[in-house]
Amino acid sequence: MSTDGPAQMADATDGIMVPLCAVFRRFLKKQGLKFTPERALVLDAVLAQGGVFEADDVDAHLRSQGHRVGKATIYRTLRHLQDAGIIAEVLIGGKQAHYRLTFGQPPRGHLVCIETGRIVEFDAPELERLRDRICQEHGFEAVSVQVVIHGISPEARQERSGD
Amino acid sequence: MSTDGPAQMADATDGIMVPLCAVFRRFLKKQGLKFTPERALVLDAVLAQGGVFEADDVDAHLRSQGHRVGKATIYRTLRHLQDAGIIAEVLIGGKQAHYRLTFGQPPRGHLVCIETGRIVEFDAPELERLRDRICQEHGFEAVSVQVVIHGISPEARQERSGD
DNA sequence: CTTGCTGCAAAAGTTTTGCACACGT
DNA sequence: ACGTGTGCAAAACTTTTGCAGCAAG
Repeated sequence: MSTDGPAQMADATDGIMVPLCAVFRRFLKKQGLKFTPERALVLDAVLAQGGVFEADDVDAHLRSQGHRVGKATIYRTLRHLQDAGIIAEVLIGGKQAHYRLTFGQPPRGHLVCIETGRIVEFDAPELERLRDRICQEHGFEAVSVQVVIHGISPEARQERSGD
Repeated sequence: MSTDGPAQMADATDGIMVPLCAVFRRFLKKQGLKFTPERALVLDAVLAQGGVFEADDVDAHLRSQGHRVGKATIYRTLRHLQDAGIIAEVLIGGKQAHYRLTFGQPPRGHLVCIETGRIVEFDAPELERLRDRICQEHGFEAVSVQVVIHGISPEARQERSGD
């Protein structure tokens, strides 16, 4: 995967895996929905992704584990995970949707290399202040904030000079 | 149009219209490309949009003026305008691309109502500092920054209570 | 048992591309 | 004249939906 996190969490995920599953079950029950094996598999695949991922990454991960879940089911489950507040869309551009695990995490910004596509996540605590200030000024009720910086990574710059 | 600007520019555009046209011509010439009537029309339509717009808005504007420019040409021209630094993509989500005029403008943030789709632009000077700090920390060369806040507008909140 | 779920294939919707012909420079 | 541009229709892609059979609660 092409994402670096500020606080590396190789398998720190294991720690929240069980609670997340519980959170998801609770959410589904509350909505009168069912907890199926496919949904569990998708959640597993999502947790296995470190950082930003897209629907296809989930599909690829599942296949690599020998599981086969229809793409429609993957899309449907990603939407539920979003509704449950477990993942959120990250707007970095491109034609496919990108997501990241957000459960219990603070807002994070993303630095994207326009040449290589590499994504670096960074913490930007000041975002919460900005969000609150702007929302107050306009009478909005905030739901999310995101910052994306597009630029050229050191590696890309290097390759560029070596053309 | 569904966009409010901080510094309202009803037709402040007139002031930069001529230079922008010149900027575009210069850009095209430098790239060995041609300045055609269709490209001029698309640029006009872009300038007529206040705030955030999408390809279809440009198409609609052109039609409303009695002009007929193929959609392929609109898309191709928008890309050139992007390359020329006249417009830039705004990542607010949804399946179609959104743009805004950026020529000579400072970075601006966007507040988007998730219920009505209304977009409010706001100035956030601190973004430049954040951008520079993060890029320096990671050795990136910055190309753009953007902040998007999703939330619920006062109007939407009102309608919601009146259900 | 009742309701929701899955997988497949078809549908949708935006953006891109191939082509034959037309037009700036 | 040469090299691009234009419009149209088809292609590409991601995401959504309809449906028939299947399964969780």
